[in-house]
Amino acid sequence: MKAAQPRSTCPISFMLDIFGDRWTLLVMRDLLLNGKRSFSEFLASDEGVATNILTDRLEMLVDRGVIVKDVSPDNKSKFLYYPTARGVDLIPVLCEITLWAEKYSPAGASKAFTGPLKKQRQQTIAKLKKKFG
Amino acid sequence: MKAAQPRSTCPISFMLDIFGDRWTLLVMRDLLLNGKRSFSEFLASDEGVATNILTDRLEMLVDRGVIVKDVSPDNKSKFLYYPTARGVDLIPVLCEITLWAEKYSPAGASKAFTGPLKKQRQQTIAKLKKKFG
DNA sequence: CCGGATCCGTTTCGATACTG
DNA sequence: CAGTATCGAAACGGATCCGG
Repeated sequence: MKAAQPRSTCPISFMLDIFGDRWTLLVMRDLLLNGKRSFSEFLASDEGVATNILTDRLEMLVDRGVIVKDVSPDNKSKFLYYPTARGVDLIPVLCEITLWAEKYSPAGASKAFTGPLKKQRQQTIAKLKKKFG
Repeated sequence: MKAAQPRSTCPISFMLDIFGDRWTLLVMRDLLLNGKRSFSEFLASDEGVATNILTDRLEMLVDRGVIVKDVSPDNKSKFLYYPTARGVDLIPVLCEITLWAEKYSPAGASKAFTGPLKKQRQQTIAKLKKKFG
């Protein structure tokens, strides 16, 4: 399957591919907030993405310059994905989404993460970003 | 058409209905940042949503308690949509998304909006929220 | 006019099974 | 481990119709 193409010519179509798609959003969450790196790690998330969908979204994100794909240093048939600078810049967005979800989701969210974020927003985001420096 | 149901049982499925759907996100952008209120205004956006899709998403957002639907004071056969408290709380998220889009989208974004936002983030968000107080 | 509802052809998604 | 192939299900868009 080919990577999804933008479905609109408006200036923000670029953005809708990421924030207007469930699976893309989950991949970025796992990559940026949960420290996941490999295909199998993304696949293991509770939301249960299908393999072809995951392949498609990763390809699209590479295409958009949001992540890069590298061969694992210790296993030649394993790939690792890393955020680019524009990928790292999504961290504040994901943090805001998480805070909103924690506030209103009936099931709540991980207080271990949102606790520090609420108290020291800028510092917590900076710390997250630093991981990818 | 019935309103879309959550496609996952994870605690954040609630959030994915909004940030994981292209049309929902566009409706909230128009409602919160562009001051749109009515069906026909949402329909007129550049992205070109179909009437049945718009109906479905508005219904879903009402269902989730993110917006409310009211009869227009000056036209009994016209409806207006307003954000609830949890809808207003999406403003920071949309602002972050917009800032990111402006930074990286090839076509850029409206400087009139992102200019003040970059310089005085909290104040600009507070001002936007105040509109719905 | 406004806000939908409904039908329908087409596209896209996504779960599963299978493969390099 | 990291994907492809297949195929049924769902979403989409467009047009059209309807009630107020």
